[in-house]
Amino acid sequence: MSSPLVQSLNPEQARAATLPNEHALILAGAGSGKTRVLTTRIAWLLQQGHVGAGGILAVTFTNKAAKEMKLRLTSMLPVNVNAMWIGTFHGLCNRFLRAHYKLAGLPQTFQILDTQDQLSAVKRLCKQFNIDDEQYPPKQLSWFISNCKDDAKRPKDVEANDSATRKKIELYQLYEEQCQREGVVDFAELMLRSYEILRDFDELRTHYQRRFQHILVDEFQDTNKLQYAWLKMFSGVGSSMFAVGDDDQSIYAFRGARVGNMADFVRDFSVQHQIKLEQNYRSYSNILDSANELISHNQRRLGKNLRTDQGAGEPVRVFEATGDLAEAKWMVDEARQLHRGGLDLKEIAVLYRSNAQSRVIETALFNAGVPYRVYGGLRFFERAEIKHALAYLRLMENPLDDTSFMRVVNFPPRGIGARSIEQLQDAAKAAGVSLYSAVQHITGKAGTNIGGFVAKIDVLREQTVSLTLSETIKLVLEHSGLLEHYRTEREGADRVENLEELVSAAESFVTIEGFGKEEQAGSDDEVMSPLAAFLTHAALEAGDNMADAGQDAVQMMTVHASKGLEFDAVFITGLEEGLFPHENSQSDADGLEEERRLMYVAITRARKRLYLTYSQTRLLHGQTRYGIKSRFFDELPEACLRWITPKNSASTYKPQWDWAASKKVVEAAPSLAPKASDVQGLAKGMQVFHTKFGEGKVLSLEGAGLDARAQINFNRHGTKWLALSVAKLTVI
DNA sequence: CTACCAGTCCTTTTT
DNA sequence: GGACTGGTAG
Repeated sequence: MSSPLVQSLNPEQARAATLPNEHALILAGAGSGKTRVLTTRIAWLLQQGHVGAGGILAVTFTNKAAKEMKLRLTSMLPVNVNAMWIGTFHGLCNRFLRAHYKLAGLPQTFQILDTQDQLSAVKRLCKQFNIDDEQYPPKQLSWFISNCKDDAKRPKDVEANDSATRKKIELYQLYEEQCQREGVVDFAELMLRSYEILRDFDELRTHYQRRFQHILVDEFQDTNKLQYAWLKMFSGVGSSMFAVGDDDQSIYAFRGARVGNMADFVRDFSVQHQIKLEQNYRSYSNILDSANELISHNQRRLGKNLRTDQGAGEPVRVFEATGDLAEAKWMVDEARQLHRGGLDLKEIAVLYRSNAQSRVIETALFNAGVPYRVYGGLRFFERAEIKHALAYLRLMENPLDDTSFMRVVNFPPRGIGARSIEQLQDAAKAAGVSLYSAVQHITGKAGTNIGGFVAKIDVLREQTVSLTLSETIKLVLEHSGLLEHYRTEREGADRVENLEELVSAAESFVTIEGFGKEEQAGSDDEVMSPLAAFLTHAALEAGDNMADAGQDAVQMMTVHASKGLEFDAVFITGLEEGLFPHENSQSDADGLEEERRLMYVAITRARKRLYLTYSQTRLLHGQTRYGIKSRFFDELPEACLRWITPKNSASTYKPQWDWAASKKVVEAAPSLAPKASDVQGLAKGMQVFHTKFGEGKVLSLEGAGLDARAQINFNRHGTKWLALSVAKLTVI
């Protein structure tokens, strides 16, 4: 119990981290040290010998959270994180399916469809079966299919009460057949297929249940029905499930998350231990009291009240603007004052309910010359040019992949139009083969054009057979004509740069990550090709979604995107009825409660200073709308607020905070690892330069000699582990 | 076959 | 306001 690991935890946290081997539900409020408890729990279990690394299954929702967990674990214990199953639901399902691809009825190198790919697959299907897309919009169908799967329902399990639903189910069935034929799976399929194998093969299930003695789940409130069922499959007689979550931060009901899983878990597993983490280490009490008061207006809660020792702090500032531009300008002025007062711009966040609001704010920041960074939008592997390049690669790997075929058969344009494609599709349908192989049934001009394309893919496959991954990609970029196409395009410079970046990404994937050990299935089967592994990696980890990391810049994002983050100063903008709470959510009580939780999440992002702003008028959908201030203002404690009128606002008061003096003290994680402080001339904290990744900072070091590795946070490329025997690093 | 223009529809999003 | 789709002209 009195392990040094838990010494720095408060009593609640320590109790949670050192619970006996039984099921437990940890209600972890915002800023209560949730990740810390989760990782300390794992470290403690390992250290006390309750379980070996192989007996740990830890699940998160995002790659970021999984990485963070591994990172913290390595800093606590000298442990091989790869022996544990730590990852996202989807990442682990992929690992599982690669290991059991035969049972799953999949080709070993099955490829993964992201949301975009899924939609185009559905569109193609609809076209093929002449579906009226007025009556059955592909987006809706795609959504319907995913929802069914998230509910663990195959076409035969879906209830059909009307003809429209029957039609949708039929299309769902056809979609499944199409995916199976093409050897691809969508995100939901990864989960559902894994679940079904576990459910249907008793021996396999028993094997995993014996293996995983400790199952730990992060953000449990965000799990959907299927994910919960999946977790149950892994839980056997000897296993303990440790679920961490916060019902007040459940903001993903719209995509199938069931907060009810928390209550179900307590009932289904007869959970004896429920621990509330209510001590908040993030915010001052004016901020926290506001959050508490607001969320108390929700009816359906498990009940929790955050407290802090940090004192009242400053009041929450409320600003009413006359128009959206004025609101943004005031915000910018305020942010600049904070910055002049010593606060880093990256410690300032501007939050909004919907993406459409970001434009005005961006304009204001841009005009004022304040650097900013917008989260959200297209990520690296989702960019069109990258998807095009990947489509070539996927097609080389798997010619059955009609989605990829369609994406690039005429890109760059090579004179293959709708007519030729139609001919090809008909031929493919008639012969019951893929588009790729149907080309031999096509004659005439269309036949020669498409034949040329197919031949090109075949040549590429042969040419690259003995090349490394990055050489392969380089060659494909050239010979596909993609690079050439973007080089001649007026606005193509960025795209060319991204394509070159893809080569670097492949290089670091192979040499540094040892091409994704995690994605490598198991020991018993053949090893995947680096290309196949890279394509999987690209699908499961879409990459960074913010432009220009590293620069000190104001952080702009939706409230959803802000979950899990924290900032010294936070602006919550557009607090008007219809916007926040959003009009589409106001009609039903559940929707409104979710909006309130969303507001709760937004408020609890702030450490020291919180601004709430709204505007009398706003340009929305090209029209001026007159807004009423959000009902949430009536649900906040008046004593914590300070109303600022437009007149005496920005000019009359100065920031009272001494930002420089109150720099956050970074608490060191308790470490049992030997202090690897000086490996090959490197030390923690050093600034280094890498020929490919540019400048970065050494976060940690491990190993020695040829095995020595350094973890480096690069300004432009994020955190990476580099093998020092390979990497070209210079200390700067 | 491609390029351009008009009409439509607007939450939130990770994998 | 703007992204995306569908139709039509070249």
